[in-house]
Amino acid sequence: MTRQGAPYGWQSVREEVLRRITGKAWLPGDPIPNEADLAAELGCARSTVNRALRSLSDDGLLERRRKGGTRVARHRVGTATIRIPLIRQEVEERGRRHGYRLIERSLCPPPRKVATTLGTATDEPLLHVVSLHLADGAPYALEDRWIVPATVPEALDEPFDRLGANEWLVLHLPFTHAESEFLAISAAEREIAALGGTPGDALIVHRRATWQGARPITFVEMTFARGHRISGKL
Amino acid sequence: MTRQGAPYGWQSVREEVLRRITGKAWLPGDPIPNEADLAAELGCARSTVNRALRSLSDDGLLERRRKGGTRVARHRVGTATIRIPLIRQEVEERGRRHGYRLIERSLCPPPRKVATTLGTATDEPLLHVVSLHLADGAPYALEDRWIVPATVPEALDEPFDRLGANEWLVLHLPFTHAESEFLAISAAEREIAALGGTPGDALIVHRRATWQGARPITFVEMTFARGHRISGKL
DNA sequence: CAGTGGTCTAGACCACATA
DNA sequence: ATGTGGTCTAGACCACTGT
Repeated sequence: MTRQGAPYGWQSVREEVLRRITGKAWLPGDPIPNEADLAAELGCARSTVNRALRSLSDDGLLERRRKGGTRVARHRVGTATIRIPLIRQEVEERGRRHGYRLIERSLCPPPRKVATTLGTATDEPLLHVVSLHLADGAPYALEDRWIVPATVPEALDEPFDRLGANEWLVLHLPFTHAESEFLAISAAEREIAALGGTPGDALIVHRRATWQGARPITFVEMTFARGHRISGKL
Repeated sequence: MTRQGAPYGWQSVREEVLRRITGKAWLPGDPIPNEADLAAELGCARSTVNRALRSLSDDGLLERRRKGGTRVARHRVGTATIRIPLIRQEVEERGRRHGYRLIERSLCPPPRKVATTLGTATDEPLLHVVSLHLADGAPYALEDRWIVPATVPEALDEPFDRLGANEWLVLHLPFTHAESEFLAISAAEREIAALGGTPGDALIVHRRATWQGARPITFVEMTFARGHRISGKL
């Protein structure tokens, strides 16, 4: 009645529910049986069903409400999950050799946009580190980073001439929360000087700010060389 | 011993562990106590601790291995989670009025790139629907979509002249898996004709393919008007 | 109010990777 | 061989919310 010779466990409950959705036994908007009934039908404990349904709910395929019960999601709101690895990892995963070059390192007040995003005072000096990442010797991405010394005082002692700020931060200070933004820009002098290419090239940019608890760590803008694509799943 | 007046439950265990990480009691790479010990220390069941640690592990803050135990992640690999709402929702959430205009609807074999991504035969005709989304009457995004009739035969009967393919699909066929890709392009004739702007404008593009189980549903390329930003969290 | 999901518990067995 | 996380169970209480 349940499944053929499938492995037991919450995963198989998940698969069974998925099968009923894709098989159109349960349509978008339809209520599905409650946990207790499903558990009885499938011959397992309610907590096992709960685990499976919670998993599907996390993935946006089910909508659950106390007392209201569980329904097949009407509007499957997609979420693209994009890995943000270290640039070095990313380059090496593509089978290329990673290079790094420090362009600038200074302590100065950031543009207002950076300060407001991080929530620091506009006149508080931040550590500004600009660097270039290479793949097989060719420009790969321009990293423009602001680090908050109040949160990461040790950064002031780092030269960042060999080890990128990218990696140094990740080794020293795990973040708990981040905000990301992707946009396209037209290459101007600054980008061409670092990345090559010609004026007007369309480049994809990834801006990110990270926090540890309530304390801002860093704001970074990665500008990738022409033709770069950022991919994600689910 | 545990927490002040904090609410009990796995969330508070999660917070306590987070506190020890951010408070540098546990450094990146450090092993943390096993579930049984933590449960004893915090005065709760092991499964509660398990729930909390699994949550932190899902978020990439902990690394867990059977027998190896649990450690604070050395390289916090970030993942940006980007909501992909319906365009209409997205526009209305920004407090603007959504408009829709069908540009083209035909049945023909897709470019090879589309067929290989979806895994359909290169000579299998797909439903091609091109449309424009407006916000307060101004061009917002150009939608270029290929729908697989073998999976969604009902789509052949839809005119898509009032209701966007975007919404129609989501109402009729929940997907189980998707792949996304973001890139930047330089506006050419086609984009300018639909979105306005001037040649060479940098535009951000979102390509997405979705499946239901093993069956391909659709491939879509959304090209956003100049200045658009796509944002995500965590 | 009553029914649903959300969670906790105590105990158990197992898969797995490491020592 | 052994300790760890992964999971299942049966039962219980609670929080929320629709009726």
